[in-house]
Order: sequence, then C-alpha cells, then structure tokens
Amino acid sequence: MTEPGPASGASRGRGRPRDPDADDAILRAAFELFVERGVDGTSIEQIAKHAGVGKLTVYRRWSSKEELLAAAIELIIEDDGPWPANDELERAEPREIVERMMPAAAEMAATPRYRAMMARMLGSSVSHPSLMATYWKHYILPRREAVGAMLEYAKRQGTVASDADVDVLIDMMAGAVMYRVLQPNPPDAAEMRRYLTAVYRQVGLLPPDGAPE
Amino acid sequence: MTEPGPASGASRGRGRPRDPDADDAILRAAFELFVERGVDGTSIEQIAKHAGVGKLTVYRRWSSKEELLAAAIELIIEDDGPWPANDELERAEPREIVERMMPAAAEMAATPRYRAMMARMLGSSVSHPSLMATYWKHYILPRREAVGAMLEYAKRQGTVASDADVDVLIDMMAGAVMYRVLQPNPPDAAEMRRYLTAVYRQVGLLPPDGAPE
Amino acid sequence: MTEPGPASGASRGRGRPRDPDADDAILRAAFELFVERGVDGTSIEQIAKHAGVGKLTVYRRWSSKEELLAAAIELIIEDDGPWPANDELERAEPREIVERMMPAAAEMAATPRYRAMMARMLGSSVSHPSLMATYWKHYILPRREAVGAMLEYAKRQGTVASDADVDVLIDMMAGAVMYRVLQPNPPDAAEMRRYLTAVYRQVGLLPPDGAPE
Amino acid sequence: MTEPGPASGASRGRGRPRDPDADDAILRAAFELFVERGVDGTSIEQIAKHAGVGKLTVYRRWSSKEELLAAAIELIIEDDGPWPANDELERAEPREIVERMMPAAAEMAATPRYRAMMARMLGSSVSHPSLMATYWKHYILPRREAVGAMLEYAKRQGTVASDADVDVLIDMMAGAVMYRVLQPNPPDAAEMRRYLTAVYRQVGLLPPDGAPE
DNA sequence: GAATAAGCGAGACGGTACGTCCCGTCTTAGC
DNA sequence: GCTAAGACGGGACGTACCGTCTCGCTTATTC
Repeated sequence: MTEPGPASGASRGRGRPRDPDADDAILRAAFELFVERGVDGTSIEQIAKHAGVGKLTVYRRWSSKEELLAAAIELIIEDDGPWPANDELERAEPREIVERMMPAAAEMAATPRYRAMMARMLGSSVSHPSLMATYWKHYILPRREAVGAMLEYAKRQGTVASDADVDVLIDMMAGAVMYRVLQPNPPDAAEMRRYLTAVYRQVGLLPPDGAPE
Repeated sequence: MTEPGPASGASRGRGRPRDPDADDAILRAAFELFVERGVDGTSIEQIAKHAGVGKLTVYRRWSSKEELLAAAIELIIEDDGPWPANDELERAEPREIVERMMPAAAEMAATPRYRAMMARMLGSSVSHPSLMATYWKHYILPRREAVGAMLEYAKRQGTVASDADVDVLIDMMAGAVMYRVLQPNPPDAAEMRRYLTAVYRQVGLLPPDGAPE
Repeated sequence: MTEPGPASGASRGRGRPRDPDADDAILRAAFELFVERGVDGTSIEQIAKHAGVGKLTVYRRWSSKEELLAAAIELIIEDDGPWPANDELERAEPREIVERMMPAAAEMAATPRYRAMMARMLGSSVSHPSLMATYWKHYILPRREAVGAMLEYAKRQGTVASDADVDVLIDMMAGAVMYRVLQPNPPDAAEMRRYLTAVYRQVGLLPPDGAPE
Repeated sequence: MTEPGPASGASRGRGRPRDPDADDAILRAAFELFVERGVDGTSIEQIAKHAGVGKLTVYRRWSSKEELLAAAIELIIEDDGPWPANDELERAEPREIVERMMPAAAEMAATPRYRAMMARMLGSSVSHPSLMATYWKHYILPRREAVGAMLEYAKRQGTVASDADVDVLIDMMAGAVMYRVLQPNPPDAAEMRRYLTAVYRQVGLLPPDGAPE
C-alpha cells in the first residue's frame, strides 16, 4: 500500500529513509504542471522529470495521479493570495477591509497564472471531483466564511438586504470574477479593480459611486 | 491546404465530392467527446471511430483538433437551451420572461451534461481560447444582449439601479450559476430553481420574496 | 469480370472504347516500377500515377497486381537483348555465334538495369511464381532452345562431352552469370567479357585459352 | 544513438540492463519474416509482434530495418547447412567429400525454405546490398574457400583442367543450383541429387557416369 | 443529331499498417 | 531499503497508402 506524503512515522524501516526534499519537489512540480497542462496533459513521468526524481520515487508515495495532484493542491495553495488576520476581520468595518485588500486581489486575479489555475480547477471539477473538493475545503471554504462574516456584519448595518442569501451573494461575487477572467479579452489589473468595485457595490459591501466618504 | 467544413465553394474540384453526411457525423461526435472527455482526452482517432468514418476523412476537413472542435461547437450549440423569440423580448415585462423561462433554464443547468460542458468550456479557455471564443460569439453573446435589454428595461422601471454596470450584472448572474454547478455537491433542479430565484431577486429582475404580485 | 489487356474483341460494347494508349502506358509503367521496386514495393496507385492514368483505368483492365505485372513482362521483355535470327543459328558454327554475340551480351549483363531485373525476377519466383513463369515461357525458353541447339551441334563436333546433360549445362552457364552479377562487387563490361569467355570455355563452346584459331 | 545488438560494452549504464533474450527473439523473428515475406513485406511492427516484444524494444537496438535484418542473417545463418570439419577437408579426397555431403545438400536445396531464402537474398541484393554482403561474408565465403581447396586438390590430380578459373567454376556450380531451384517446377530431393551429380561431374569433382569406382 | 452508355482523370471513402512517442511497471547498480 | 536510471510490453497518435467508390466530363456508337 502506498503511503501518501512523507513517511508518517519516524524513520521506522531498516533501510534508507525517504528523502523529505523529494516530497516537496514532487508536489511543487505536480502543481506547476497541473496549472500549465491540466490533469490529462500531466503525466507522472513529467512530474518526476521536473522534480528531478525517478518515477518509482513518485509511485512509492502516491498510487494515482489524482491523489498526487490533490496533495499538491493541498500543500501549495495555502501560500497564495492575501489573507486578513482573523482577529482583524472581527473588529474592522467590511468596507475598510474590502478597500484595503481589493488592489492586491485585483492584481492577482488579473495574472495569467490565476486565470490558468481557475480554468484547470473548474475544468477538472466534473472529471476529477476530488481536486475541486480539496481546493474547496482548504482554500475556498475559509475565505467564504470570512466573506460571510463580513456580509452578516453589513446586513446588521443595513447596506446588505437582511433577507439576502449569503451563499448566493458570495457565489455571485466569486463567480463573476472567475467568469470574467475566463472570458475572451480578459481584464488587466486596472480594469479588474474597477470590476471588483462594481461587484462589491452591487452587493452592498462598498457604497455607491459618488457617495461621500 | 485543408478546407474546414464542407467544401466551402461549390463542388468545384473534379473528383468525387465530399460526403456532407460525414461532416455532420464528425462534428456531432467531436462535440460529444469534447463534453465527455475534454480537449486533451479527445483524439481525432476517437472522433473518427465514433462518427463511423476513416481518420483521413477527418484530417481532410480540419487540420487541427482545435479547429475541428470549434466548428463542432459552432454547429451543435445553436439548438441547445431555451430561447425566447426576439420580438417577444421587446414587448414583454422582464419579470414575466424570467418567470416563464426560469424553470427550463434551471432544469438544464442542473443536468450533468450542462455541468460537464461548462467545465470543459471553462477548462479550455486558457489553453485553447478559440473554443471559448467560438462559444462566446455564437452562444453567449446573443443571450447576453437579450438579458442586457431586459436589464435596461428594468432600469427604466426602477427595479435595477440606474447606475449599475449591465455587463457586471450579467457576469454576476451567469457566473454565479456556473460557479454553483461546478462546486462540490451540485444542485438538483428544484434547488436550482430556488437558486435562480435568489439571483434574479438580487439584481432586481424579480421582486423580493413575499412581495405581492 | 475484368478483361485483361486491350478489349479483346472488336469494339463491341456501345460506350466509349478503351484507350489503347492507356494499355501501353500502364504496362510500361508497371514494368519499370517492378524493376525498380519489386512486386511488394509497387502499388497500383503508383503505376496509375506513372502512366498518367486514373486508378480505375488500371483496375478495369487487370484485377490483380500480379496479373498486371505478368502482362507487363510479357509485353516489354520481347525487345530486350540481342537475338540471332533463327536461320542463322542453324547454319553457323557455335563458336562463331558465341564470339559474335558475346560482347553485346556482356555489355547488357553488366548494366545495373539487368542486375535489378534479375534480382526482381528471381526474388519474385517463390512468392509470385506466375511472373517467373511468364518470363520463362516468353523469354528464357526460346533462348534455351537456341543454346541447346548450339550445344547439340558442339556435341556432334566433339567439343562438348556426348553424355553431358544439356539442361544442366545451360543452367550452369546462365546461373553463373546471374549469380555473378548479384554478388557484392558486381563486374563491369570488360570483366564480364572475360567471365563469359571462361564460362563458354568450360562447357566447350569456346576453345581453350592459347589455342590456335 | 541506437546501439545495435546487445549492449556492446559491459552493462555500464545505470538503469535496467537490456534483456538478452529479447535480442535473440527479435533476430529469429526478423529472419523468419524476411524469408517468408522479403524485406519490403516485413515491418518492424510484425517483427516485434512475432518476437513477443514491444516495438520500442526493437527500435532501441536497431534504427533501421536493414541493419536489423543484416544482424539477423549474421546470427541465424551460422547453424544452417551441412559443413565438413576443417581438418577433414585437408586430408580427404574431394570425390569422397562430395559423395558424403551431397545427399544432405540435395535434401536441403530441395526444401521450400531454401528456395524462399535464396529468392529473398538474391531479390534483395540490388535494393538492399548490405544483406547480401553480410550473407556473403559470413556464409558464402567460407564455403567457397573450402570448395576452392577441393578444386585445387582436383587440379593437382588432373580431374579438373589446370587452367580453369576456380571462382568461375564455383559460380557455375552454385549458380546452377540457385538458378535451378528458382525455376518453375522446382526439383524434389531425388531429382536434386541427380542434378548435383551432373554438376559435379561437369566440373570434374565426380568421375563420369559408368566409370569404375 | 440527339440519346445513350462506357471510358476517363480526379479524388473522397473506410480501413489497415506504419514508425514514433509515452504511459505505468519492473529491474538493475549504487549509496 | 530507498534512489536514479532506464528497459520493458502495451497502446494511441497522426500519417500514408491501399483498393473501392463516386463524381463530372468526354467520346464513340446507336437509334
């Protein structure tokens, strides 16, 4: 039976212990290739070559490509994207948070890499649901909860309708962005900032245009 | 030089003319396999076999897989989905149109086939932009114009904010649906109806819950 | 049923009669390709292209490649090679005939074309016996009979042993030449003349070296 | 660069060494198919299939069909055919050697397999000279030398003319046999024995018919 | 002299086989 | 006992070409 990830226990067996650097190199290579070529366009052999590792070294750790890619997503994705400290979210006004984080978010959403990763992730969601499930659980869900908290705060302040469905609102915001960046003629960073502003205004997290501060 | 699609001019050349039935069979097979397996998972050989046609018969018409799939999307996609008559859109209330068409739209959006096609199309948008471009031009754009007209009508009636960006509103509606159906635990038709109702209410194309008719 | 060769009877049927030039062009192209590429390396399509003719025009006349090649051999081969008038053979001394014809025979046997044709013919004799049979009947056999007559004449003169097997002697002469030209480092014309002289001397059709005229 | 045959040096490289059994199986399959179907009728794919081996395993070793077939001829051919011990040739009378070996030689020359191999070899000599060259060097030449020694012995004894050209004599013997077996109506073993007897008598390696023992 | 019918070049057809490439597995030597 | 390197059988790829067919045109013959 393959043992996902680094050998879980201490260096138990008698022979040479597994190289911990190899795990990291494999996962990073796997993620990179997934973003560039998608699930079907990526082979274990390519991953091994990019990681500078023999094929058997990969197969010893993960028995299927999907398992390996899920592990790669789980590991790599954590670093990406701006992320407010949790205690800050509880104290600050949604509008302030949105204004502070939006430029970085717009910058990121306008990069080819973000577009590629969204395309690969959404494209895999039907044929390889476990990848999207991993992404959802480790990346999307915490962010949804933070935005959900902001929306509840805004509801109490009255800028968001009290009977609005928070999940639908989040889908509309996140979906609009994903949908927009995957359209022909994708936006640059400046356009993305205007776009996000319009989205946040529509749901009530930013005040209407021309409104006094 | 390959000549995409049925011999474009009249059947000028002197030899046996190309079989028009083969064009159709190839395009339908290509579209089906694209939805089921994606661009990379589809090979010309498979398309030929599914169409009951020799490989050369495919290569004679389209020199690349992407060309062929674009042609397939252009041909096949026209029939799909409910679509109001144009003159009706100009006379009817947006709310009526939405209420009348929504059940069918929800039904379609909840099918596995719709989910698969969305995943394949969005997944291809970065590595094979021409497919998304074809889909956009022949399917999305006319529908966006119709919805845009409805939103302008609603603006004049005051149910949609007069300073709202129509394109952003459409992205939020369409993006929310795409995003929703590709999430883990996708909705069934009944849930999709509730979901669409919430989306339409949010943008102002349907009246708030509990509002009198 | 296909009708080998030019329409055998008069121009019976009602439609357009077959083009007699096509028959000739096809047979010459077929023979040329047979010599250059062998039976397996020659296709009906190539023959048709070389003859400047449609494939169907070939298939209408001969239903198989082997039939066609046999017909080609039968037609083309007649012109090749020096050939003494029959009445001359009966009056002249074998030694004179040999001396007179040998230079031309040596010249021909030393050409690459002769080597190629021998290789193709012998190479086809197992897998496509009908080609060799045609060649044998229309080319080899008459020449064997002429040489046989010369040998019988020589037997009566005593330069050939009276109990020698004529067929074996002919095989030794012809076989030696064929075998020689297909060896590595094939001979040029001058060497071929020396070689033929040695062969004829060995069987007794030429006097020994240094013998007075 | 491909490395013909088994890894030529020691098994230096670090990976899995090449399977020596595969070399043998490939060469035997290649030779068999060459005899049965000729050079053009044999494909690497067929060779691989007959050898029970992947195609790449063949291409790894030999980069061209001609190289592979030459190697096959070199390996396989050694075992074939009767062959007197060398020291025996030096001590025994040519007549004894001929009488002892002739039945087996006649038997072999009368087999369809021998006919097929001769046809393939001679047929390839123009378009693929390296095959004939390999056959010549490894099979024909040693046998020619042995027969040459016998003829020199016979010259000294006076049964072969002292001024005869040994190479021409050998060509006449070997050429006659090849030529005979490739004619229409090839001989059976009994006829082949009579035929060989006549040939050997003609050159002087056997005494004339009716001669006392 | 119009109708008819077969021959003709061209080329599209379904199918097969080619040589290449790459997959995931297996097997070695070395550390 | 893990690592790298790489050979293994298998299978899919795009190409090429096979023999058959189908087209529009041409060309004699027949009525």
